[in-house]
Amino acid sequence: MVKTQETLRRALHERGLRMTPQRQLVLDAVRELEHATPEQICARVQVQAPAVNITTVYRTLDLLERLGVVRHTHLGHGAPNYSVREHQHVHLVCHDCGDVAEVPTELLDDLAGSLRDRFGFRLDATHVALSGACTACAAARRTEGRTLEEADS
Amino acid sequence: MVKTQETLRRALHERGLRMTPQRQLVLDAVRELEHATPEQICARVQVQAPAVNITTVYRTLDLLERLGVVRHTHLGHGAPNYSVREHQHVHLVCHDCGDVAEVPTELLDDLAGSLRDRFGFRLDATHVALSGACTACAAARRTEGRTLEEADS
DNA sequence: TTAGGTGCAAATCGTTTGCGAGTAA
DNA sequence: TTACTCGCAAACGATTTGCACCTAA
Repeated sequence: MVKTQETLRRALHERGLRMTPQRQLVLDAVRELEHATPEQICARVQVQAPAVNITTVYRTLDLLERLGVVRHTHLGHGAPNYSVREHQHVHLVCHDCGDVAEVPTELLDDLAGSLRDRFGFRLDATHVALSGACTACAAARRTEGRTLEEADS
Repeated sequence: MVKTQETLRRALHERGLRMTPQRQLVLDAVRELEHATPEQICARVQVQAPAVNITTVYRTLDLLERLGVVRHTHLGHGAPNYSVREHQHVHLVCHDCGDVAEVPTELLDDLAGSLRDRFGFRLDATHVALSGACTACAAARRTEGRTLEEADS
């Protein structure tokens, strides 16, 4: 919390950059909203400071990300989703209803190990959401129409 | 192959839809290109039929997807990536150099099992690319001595 | 004759860029 | 003074929509 803020201020200062109200507000919004799009973050910031432009939000998110304070995740089709860096988990996105579940990153530890050993690939478990069908939609699908592939057999 | 084409024709007919040259060409392009964005698919189609509009490509891809003939994958920030449904594997995308590797879906079998048992979530292994650092970029990063503050997305 | 299919232009969404003005060190 | 910051407008890339025309059943 405060730690990140001081870390940010120091990191900015080291690079000759300043801690501004806008940057403060954007960081606060990211932390409070937990998962939010630039649009949502902007709306939140504008509650306190209506004059802040969405361009500034984009620029600030980009900066905060380069400083390692926030990260973004692609949850699916639309806009990316920002959260503070400490807030780590794997996202499960239902491609039918769009529901997003969060599960611990440890679930990917084995996979990360295989990818590293076999392909030299360092998995970043938090950056991308896993897609599939949630319990409800998987059940619904089983009782419904089938796809072309399935009908073909 | 011919099989999919006939299957498609039948599926279309069942729904009162027609097999048109455009649809044929789009499907051919998706298959030939293996992984391609709507833009690339359109370009390919226009080699044979320059008048075909990108709008038609989008509409056709959407239709083919609903029929289960093609699928799309989000490889990262930009446009989605279409391939025929049979063409299955997991994508590993390097978030530094953008390189895309393909690995067998079996790697995710264990994970898919856990997600199903513990969360009722049916993983679709092919829809999303896994993000991380490829061998080269992981090595480069280590020698650069990046600090926490310098970590990048 | 009617539903389906297409092309074209315009709209939309998310994001970036150019630029001029403001402000802290 | 000199960077750095910001807001605003415009540009931009990807995709969608509205609409008129056209064609197969």
